[in-house]
Amino acid sequence: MAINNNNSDNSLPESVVPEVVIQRLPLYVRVLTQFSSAGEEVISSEQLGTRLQMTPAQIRKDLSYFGRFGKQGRGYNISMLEEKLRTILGLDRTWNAAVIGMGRLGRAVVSYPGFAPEGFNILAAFDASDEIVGQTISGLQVESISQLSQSVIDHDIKIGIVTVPIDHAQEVIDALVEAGIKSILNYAPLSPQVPEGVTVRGIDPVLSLQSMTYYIK
Amino acid sequence: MAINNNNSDNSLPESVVPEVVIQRLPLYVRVLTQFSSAGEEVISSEQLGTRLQMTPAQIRKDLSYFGRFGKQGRGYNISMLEEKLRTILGLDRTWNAAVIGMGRLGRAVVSYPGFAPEGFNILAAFDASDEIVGQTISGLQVESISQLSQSVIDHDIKIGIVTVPIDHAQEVIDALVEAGIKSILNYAPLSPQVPEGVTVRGIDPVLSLQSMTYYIK
DNA sequence: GAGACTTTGTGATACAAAGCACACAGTCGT
DNA sequence: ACGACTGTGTGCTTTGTATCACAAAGTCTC
Repeated sequence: MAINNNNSDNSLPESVVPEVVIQRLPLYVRVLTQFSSAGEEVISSEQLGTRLQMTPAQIRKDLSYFGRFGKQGRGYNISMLEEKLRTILGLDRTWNAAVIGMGRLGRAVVSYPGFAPEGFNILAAFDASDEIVGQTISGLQVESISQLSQSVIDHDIKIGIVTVPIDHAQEVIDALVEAGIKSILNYAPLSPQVPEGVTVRGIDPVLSLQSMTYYIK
Repeated sequence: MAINNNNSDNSLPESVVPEVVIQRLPLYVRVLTQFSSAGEEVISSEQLGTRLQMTPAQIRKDLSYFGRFGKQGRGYNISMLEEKLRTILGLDRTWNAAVIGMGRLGRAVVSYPGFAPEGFNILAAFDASDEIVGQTISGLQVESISQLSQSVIDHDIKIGIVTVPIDHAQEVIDALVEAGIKSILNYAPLSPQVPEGVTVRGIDPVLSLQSMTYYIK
C-alpha cells in the first residue's frame, strides 16, 4: 500500500497524514529526548507505549506514515528517530513568533523561559494601548498593532500568539491572518473564525477544568 | 493530545457519553452565554454550528445524549439550555482548587483572574522550597507539600493544578492522587501516569506550537 | 550458523465518531 | 385554522481511527 510520504513539501493543501497523528509526534519527540539524555540508544514501541500510555501498535502505525525507522528484533535508534521526527515536524530549525496583547497574560508569555530552548523565539510584542506601546518588556520594545504587517515581514515572523482580551481577539486574529500568518496560538477564550490554511491552537485552562468537573461526582 | 484516564464505573447512563462530547459541552456553554448577554433568547443548531465551525447535526447529536432540549421549528431556549448544560457539567456550583508549585508559572496561575468568575476558587498554594513556604502570594499563605493531604480535606479541594518543574511533576501528581484528588490540571511538560478514575488535562503551549510547525511549509 | 527469540511494518478487522436525511413537532403568516 | 416553513431528534450510512495479528527481518546464544 505504502503511499509514498516524502518530506518534500508539495503545495498540495491536504496532507494524507491525519491531524491526530501529527499532534502525537511532539509527544514522541519529547520522550525520545528524555530517553536519549538518560543514555539509552534504542527503544521499542512497547517502551514508548508504556511511557505514553498508548498501545505499541498505534505508535508503529503513526511512524509508518513517514517511513520505516525501526529494526525488527531491536527497536528504534533513539537519536536517529528523534532527528527524523524533528525534521518531519519542522523542528530542525527555529521559528520566530510575535505576541499580541501585553497585559498580564502577554507579559507572562514573553517572559516564559520554555519557548526559546525549543526553538521558538519571540521577536516582537504588540499592544493597542498607547500607555504600553513604546515600553520595553522582557527586552522587547512594544509596538503598535498598526505596525503588525511590517514587523511580520521585518522579523520573518511565522507564528502569532494572541493574548488580548476576548473582545479584541477576533480582530487581532483577522489582522494576523491579513499579515500572512498561518499559525496562531490563541490564549483568548473563544473559538476564532479563520480561513482555510490557517492553523489555530487554543490554550484554555478554564475549558479544561469545565470538562473535568463532569467526572468528579 | 494529553492522555486522560477516566472510568468511574457508575453504570449511570452518563458513563456512556463519549469523552469528546463532554469536552465540547463547555464550548456550547460559552457561546450560549455570549448570545444570552447579547439579548438573544433562542438559538438554532445551525447558528451554534456557524459560530463554532461545526455541523449542526453534530451539535444536535451531542445534546441528544442528555435529553431533548429544543423545540422543532424554533430552536433552543438559550438560558434554559445553558442552565441544563451547566448542571450536566457540574458548573452549577463552585469548585475548590490547589496550586502546587509557586515558581513563576504558579504565581501567574494563582493571580489569573479568569478562574474565579467561572466558579473555580484557588484556596491553597504549595511549594517544596523552604524559601517560599510561609510567604503570602496573591492572598494565599504558601504551605509545604507535606501539608497537602490535610489541606485537601480542610478546604474541600477537588482539583489540583500542577505548576512544578518537570522533574518533580510525577511525584507531585502521585501525592495529589494519594490525597484523593480525582481531577488534575497539569502545566508540566510530561504525560503523567495516573491510576484509573483520575482525570488529567495538560496545558502545554510548546506541544501546540510543535504540532503547528508541521503545517507551515 | 542454526534455531529460539524479539520486534517491526502492515493488511485486515473492529470500533468510534461524524454526517446525512427525513419523519415529525412546532411556528408563523394570512 | 390551515398550509407553508422551520428546525429538532434520530436511525442509518459513511468516514476515520485504533487495534489485532502475523509474516518478515533482524538479533542473540551456543
